[in-house]
Amino acid sequence: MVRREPLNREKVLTAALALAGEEGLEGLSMRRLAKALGVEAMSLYNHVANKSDILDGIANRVLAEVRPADPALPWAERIRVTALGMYQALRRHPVVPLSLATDQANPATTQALRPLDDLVGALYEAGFDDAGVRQALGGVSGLVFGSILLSTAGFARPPAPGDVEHHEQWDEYARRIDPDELPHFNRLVTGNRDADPEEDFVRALDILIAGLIASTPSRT
Amino acid sequence: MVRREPLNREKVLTAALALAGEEGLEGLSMRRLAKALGVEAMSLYNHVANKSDILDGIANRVLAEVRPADPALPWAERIRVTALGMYQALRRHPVVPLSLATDQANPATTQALRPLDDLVGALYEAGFDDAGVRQALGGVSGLVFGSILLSTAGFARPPAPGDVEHHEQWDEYARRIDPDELPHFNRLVTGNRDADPEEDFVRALDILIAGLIASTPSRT
DNA sequence: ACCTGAACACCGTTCAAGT
DNA sequence: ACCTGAACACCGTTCAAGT
Repeated sequence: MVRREPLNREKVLTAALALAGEEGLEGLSMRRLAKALGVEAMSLYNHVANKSDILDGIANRVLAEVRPADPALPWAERIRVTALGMYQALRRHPVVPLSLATDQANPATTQALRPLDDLVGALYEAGFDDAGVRQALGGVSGLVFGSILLSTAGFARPPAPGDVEHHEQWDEYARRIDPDELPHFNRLVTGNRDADPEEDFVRALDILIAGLIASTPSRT
Repeated sequence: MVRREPLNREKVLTAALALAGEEGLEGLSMRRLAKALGVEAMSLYNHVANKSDILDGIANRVLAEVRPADPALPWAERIRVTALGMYQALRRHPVVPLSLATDQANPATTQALRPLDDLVGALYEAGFDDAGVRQALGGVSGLVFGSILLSTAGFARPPAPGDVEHHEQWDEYARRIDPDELPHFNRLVTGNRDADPEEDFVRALDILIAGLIASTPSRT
């Protein structure tokens, strides 16, 4: 119970990541975070500027986990590896895509932008011009973030295996859907029990990359 | 100032959509919404169950705006039209993708799911099996939502033309980026001024659809 | 049937005061 | 240098009371 060392920024961020992992973004409040650290809420402001600073710090840490792809790989493979690395890191910590999407975090650091730099480098190497790179980057990053955000939320996505909450939600969909009004969706929902979100993401990513290869300007 | 007719659900939803359009999701509070309607916050509960009910109603209305694609069109074209329709409707009302991503809305109505049903129908027609449809649907819907959420937020996306806020943010990126550490990203940021988010989305969508066509099981 | 005021349990953040 | 208590301006929602 006795605190020898004082708090510091890193400890705050670690506790924030843990709390967000348990309670989600809406459960991550300055007051609850302080309580988890055995301190009053106002003490946190000695180590971070405000809540956005915490979310920036978290996003930064998580994006820094993404291992850079081997530069010797062909560009399409580098995109695959980097996008998957982003997906995995962000999916381990869904607070991050959520706080980025809601504009509560905005980590403009080298570490955080490194994975994007890798994607951009691969796309330039593929032969796209500035506009093409911007569009293709929007496609890849949009797919990564959209897949995570939709699979974290309940809308329009199959459940993860063992994820009871999502499973129930999917079942409720199946119950509420009028098969006459939504015949195809009904077929999909009844025919799809356990699915692995990451496997589904990789499949969608491979489809996008196949399209990128087909759109490469330099191909004959 | 004198209110003749009493409030009703539709009026509440209309006002909520307008308020969210002006102030964003974080500006849409029960108290502010009530004030905009010239009423006390607690009156709203006579017409909607709670805030989630409002967000469901909003999402429902906006998704119902998506016009169904002509069933006579080839499957790839139907996907293109429907996905673009979703993008346009959701982009006019960014509260909707935001409240879906944060799980505050969950509209499981026929109207809201109709566009997804169209996508699923087109994918079955293309020849995908259940898993393939689920994966391809995840790709298309992930791209739609991710593109909107990233373009609405400031992270990793070029600014819309005339969108001062984003423009400034992009400029700040350009200022803060270390060209030696993020050479490719730096090249992209300095070489990209005005871009149209919708045009970029369509381009990314076409790339994904090209990949879908190439992945179709029934092709020779 | 519809609206309201007071209240409860929360937020992020500031500021003056403590050690 | 770090922590705290009280306060301010907010939230969503409940409940009893008004018309």
